[in-house]
Amino acid sequence: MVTLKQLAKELNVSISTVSKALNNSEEIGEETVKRVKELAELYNYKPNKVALSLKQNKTKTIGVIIPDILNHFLAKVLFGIEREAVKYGYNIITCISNESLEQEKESLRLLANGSVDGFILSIAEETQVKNEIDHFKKAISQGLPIVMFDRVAHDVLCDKVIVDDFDATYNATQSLLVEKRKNIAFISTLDSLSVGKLRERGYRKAVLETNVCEPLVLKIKKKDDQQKKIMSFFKKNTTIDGVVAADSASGIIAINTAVNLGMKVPKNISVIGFASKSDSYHTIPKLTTIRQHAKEIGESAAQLLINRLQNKSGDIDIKTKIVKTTLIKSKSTL
Amino acid sequence: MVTLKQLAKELNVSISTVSKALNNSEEIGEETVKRVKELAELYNYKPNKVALSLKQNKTKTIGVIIPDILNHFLAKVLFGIEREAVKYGYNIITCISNESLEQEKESLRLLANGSVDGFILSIAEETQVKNEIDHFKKAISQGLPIVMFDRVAHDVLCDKVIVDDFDATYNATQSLLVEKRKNIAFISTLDSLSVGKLRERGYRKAVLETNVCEPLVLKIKKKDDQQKKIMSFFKKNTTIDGVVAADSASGIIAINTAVNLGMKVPKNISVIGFASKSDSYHTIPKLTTIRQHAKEIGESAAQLLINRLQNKSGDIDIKTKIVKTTLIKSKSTL
DNA sequence: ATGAAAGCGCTAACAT
DNA sequence: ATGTTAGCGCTTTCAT
Repeated sequence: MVTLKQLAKELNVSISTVSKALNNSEEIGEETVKRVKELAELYNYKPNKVALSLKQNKTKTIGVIIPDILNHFLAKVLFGIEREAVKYGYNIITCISNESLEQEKESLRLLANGSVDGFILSIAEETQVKNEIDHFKKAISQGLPIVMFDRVAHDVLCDKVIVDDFDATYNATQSLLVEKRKNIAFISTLDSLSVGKLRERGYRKAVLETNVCEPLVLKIKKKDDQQKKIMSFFKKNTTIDGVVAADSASGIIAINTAVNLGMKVPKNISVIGFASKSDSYHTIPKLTTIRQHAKEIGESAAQLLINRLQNKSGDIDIKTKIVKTTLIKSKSTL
Repeated sequence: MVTLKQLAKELNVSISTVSKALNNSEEIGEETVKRVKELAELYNYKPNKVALSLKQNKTKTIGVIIPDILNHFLAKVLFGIEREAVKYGYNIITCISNESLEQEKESLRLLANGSVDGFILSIAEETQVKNEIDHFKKAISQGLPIVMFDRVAHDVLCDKVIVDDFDATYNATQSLLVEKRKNIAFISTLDSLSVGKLRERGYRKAVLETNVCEPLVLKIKKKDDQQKKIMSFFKKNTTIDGVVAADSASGIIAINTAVNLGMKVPKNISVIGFASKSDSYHTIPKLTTIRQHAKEIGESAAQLLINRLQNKSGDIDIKTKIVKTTLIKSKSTL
């Protein structure tokens, strides 16, 4: 990479002249500006990012820590963050915690050395289970703002972007009740997460408000064979006529299993799942889905952080943004 | 963040003494080292990454440019890259080209200002279609090594990690021929990509080597409704008894469509698709898949780049690593 | 209109 | 054993 120094030498002027010329300072003579810019162009000069960061004490880089990059929802949020960040000239450094508290801590620690101006993150499963939050507080106290999304720690004072998980399953369940479904089951792989608990509660509330329908919940663990679990669940509970799935795979597998067992979807059984558009194509009939607007969540998170970073006074109020889910009716419900 | 300067002041010693003490230099007295380390610990001192980067003229950061973060395969490669990079103390800055040449160029341009030590990337679709490679060559000539994976430009001299796409579909098709399938179709959404072309050729070769089976190819465009296309393809070609799908969604949809049309899988029709383990659970019966070992591809790419970055002499030979696919037999084939 | 110098945080060669 | 200095690339204040 060419430096100001090299340009200055070649042009027989001082470094500061070159710098000023390139920054369109009024101080520098027209002719000089022209010469400088031409040579800079020729050599494809670009100001060294690292030097600028050091000088200005900010990196224009955001640290993003996500639990699992293979989770479609989280990947899509990351996409939204990236899109929004780029707009404002920010880069993102991505770290994957792998749902591990230790790795989450380590990522936070490693980036809290001037590598980034702030963090956007979703909390690892282990962290939520153990309810540890000191590492977040520490980062914030060091002047590195955090924006949490989806899986958040309410005891940490920072901006947050969350989904109306409770309402989402409450409404989804109600829409099945409207279809006169009498035996609506709830299937979830997310029992250990805050969002999973909220989704179950939304379902339970809707069911318990009626007196025609009892809660029926299937919880699937990471290590279980999801297909087998759902298959035997269906075989044991033959009267199920509705399913609300808390994750995308469960909804898809539920439809395929129902079809496989000779049930008609949605004639005999309706299924609603949390899923993206592309996933909803994985079944015939197509899955009715609760869309979380993942990209928008990412964009909002980025906006909140950038806003805070660029706010000189630094004392803007803490915000929690709720991104409402949408129930997209497709062919797996009436 | 605390700096050496602040520590030095508080301890009434010079900055370099503090620096040396913290770096366990032999020069500094035992007692002093102890005092310095204690204060550093107390204040949670961490060397400023930006200053180190400037000083050492390397950032220990890798720029990763991927076309689509929502593509499961690419996300998994990214995962592999991240895992390997972290091991060697590297961070990754992720940029998403969105399959756009312009965005790919821009990402390369923006990071080629000292932000990263090198690149790992997979080429955007538009770039492959237009066959532009100047931006890659430019980066390399500026001293920023590139490692390409999956979608590569053979005319660019750099390390590469690729999949044996041709062999993968050749072998998959052959395994269907061994099952005595007589009408094997090939379904692809990847026609514009180098990998898509290779996969089709592998299929064609296997089919043309027999005289019992004619090539039958369905190409699906981005804007098409994949489900409808496959449905009408099956309805038009009722004798199909085998499918090789070049992408993960097509394989899944093919099974569901076949089942929906009353065919027995794998009794009447066998299906093989490129897919990950988690995707293969989206069908009943489970999909027989060609695994690309995405994580391993990412790890290899990271290794190649880091190797090159840490190789002082800088003149190691260019390597192309081929990661062999594996055909994982499941329940959608005999 | 141009240049010199300081300083961002750090390391390391070179004094003392 | 400790300190001084220079320098990484850049911006900016303060001379000239």
